[in-house]
This record gives sequence, structure tokens and C-alpha cells, in this order.
Amino acid sequence: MIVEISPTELSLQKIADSGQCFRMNRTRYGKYELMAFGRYLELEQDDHSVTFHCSDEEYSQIWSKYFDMSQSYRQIAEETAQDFGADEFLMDAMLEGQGIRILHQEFFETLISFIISQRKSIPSIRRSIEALCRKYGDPIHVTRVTGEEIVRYSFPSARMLAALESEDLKDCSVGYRAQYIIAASQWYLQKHETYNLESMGFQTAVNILRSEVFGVGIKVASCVCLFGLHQLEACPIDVWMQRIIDEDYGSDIPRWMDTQYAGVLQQYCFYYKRNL
DNA sequence: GCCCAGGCGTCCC
DNA sequence: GGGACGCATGGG
Repeated sequence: MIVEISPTELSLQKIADSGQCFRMNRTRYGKYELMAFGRYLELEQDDHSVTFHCSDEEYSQIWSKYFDMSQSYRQIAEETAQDFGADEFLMDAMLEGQGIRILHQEFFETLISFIISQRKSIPSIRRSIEALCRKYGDPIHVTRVTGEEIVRYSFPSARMLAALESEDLKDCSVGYRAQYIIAASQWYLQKHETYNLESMGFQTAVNILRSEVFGVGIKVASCVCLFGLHQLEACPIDVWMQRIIDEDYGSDIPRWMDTQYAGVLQQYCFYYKRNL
């Protein structure tokens, strides 16, 4: 499946390096691979198109939603420029971040991934998640575009992780987060189905997550809402965003953080600040 | 040895 | 509600 799209609307490099997903990797220049939904996907990009190495059906049923292809990020940028054109930092970040989209990732994987993320660097998060998948996920046998046969691993199920003891996660370098991972998996098994978090709105969802899930506070809950529930008003404040507030806005929370697309703008700023 | 990383639970006020 | 503190682990 080939999609005609500009790198300013979809950039595989920027998405892979934007800290929202941890299982998308560059293989060679312009080529990427990712695991999601227990599937393996290869992608490549040039100046005018992105190739999804899958059938048209798989693209339209799975990956178009995952990559949020129905959303026009150009329109978000235009609206933002109208409302906040005087905000120099935001305008610079938006230009630098052009091509980043908010992926619609699986809820459980997002929950566990961002529990792992706390007080860790992004490379370290990736290593922990890969170790977790290798140990408790299912092996997926894949034939790459090149013909090479490889094995990848799905993200573990909640049932699998909920049955573990803390010591079972020793090899995954998750440290004190082991108990959080297990508790969150048990919460997911017991309570997730009793809610409809997808349709319930950001404020309600974020409050349920932070009050019910041990190891989930305001920041992780916001990341789960943004990346796992696709609630674009969720605006996670991590150390980098706090640094932006302090260094670039004189410690005053900018108005755009309380808008409909705050999460998208937050992602541009996060990417921009980290690559400054 | 030090400081930092997409923070949170606990204790205390 | 907010501030201080401890927390596992790896990299610079």
C-alpha cells in the first residue's frame, strides 16, 4: 500500500524519535519497522510518499487508524497559527515538529509502557519493553521485504503480566516499577471492561486512571489518554515540558496547554526542545 | 564518585 | 492542595 503524503504531514523519522512509541525502529535510511497489535509492519518513506508493506485491507483496517490518517495536521497547524501566532516558541516548535502525528496505540501496551517510562531515558525504556516482550510476549515469525526470516515478539497480554511476581521482571530492568506493572495488569483485567474510557472524555478518564491504578500519576495517566485513548487535549507535563514552562514561558503555563489540540502541540514542543 | 532520565507513593503539614 | 524524600537502573 502506497500513500501519497508529504513528510511535512507524516514523518516516520520524527514519529519514531518522538518518544510516544517505543517499538518503531529505523532499519536503514528511510526504512522503518514496528510491532503493534501483534503484527509486524515495514515502512519506507521518500519525499512524496510512504509505503506500508502490507495489503490494502490491513492498511485500512489497522494502520490508517494507528497513524491517525483521517486527521489533517496541517489544519491543526493553521488553527494554532491563527490563535497563537505571536507565541514564538510554539511556532518554532510546530515548524520543527512538522510531520509528527499522534499515534493511536493499544491501550494496555500504552499503559504499561508509560509506567515503565517513569524516571527512565527513552533508550532505556525501549530496552526494558523489548526485554518484556521477548520474555512474556508471543514469538511472531516474519518474512521481511528482503526475504530474510526473522522473529519478533508481541506485547505481552494483561493476563500474562497479571500473574507475575516482581522477581519475574528482574531481567527487564524495570526496578521498583515491577510492582506497578503487575498491579496495573490486574487492574486492567478486573476493571478496564467496566468502563468505556475511549468515549468518556479526558478529565474523567485521567481521574480514573490516576486514582485507581497503582503507579499511575497525572503524567502517566495523561500519556495514556493521549497515546492510548487518542484524547488530543491531554497534555502530559514531564521534565522536558516543565523545562519549557520554566525556561521559555517564565514559569507561567502557556494558554495553548489548555486547548483542544494541546497534546499535539505538546508533542511538537517535546521533540523540539529535546533536539535543540 | 556525581547528575539525570517522558514520576510516583508516602509522609507530613 | 503542595513540598520533601526515597526509589532501581543505566548512561554520560
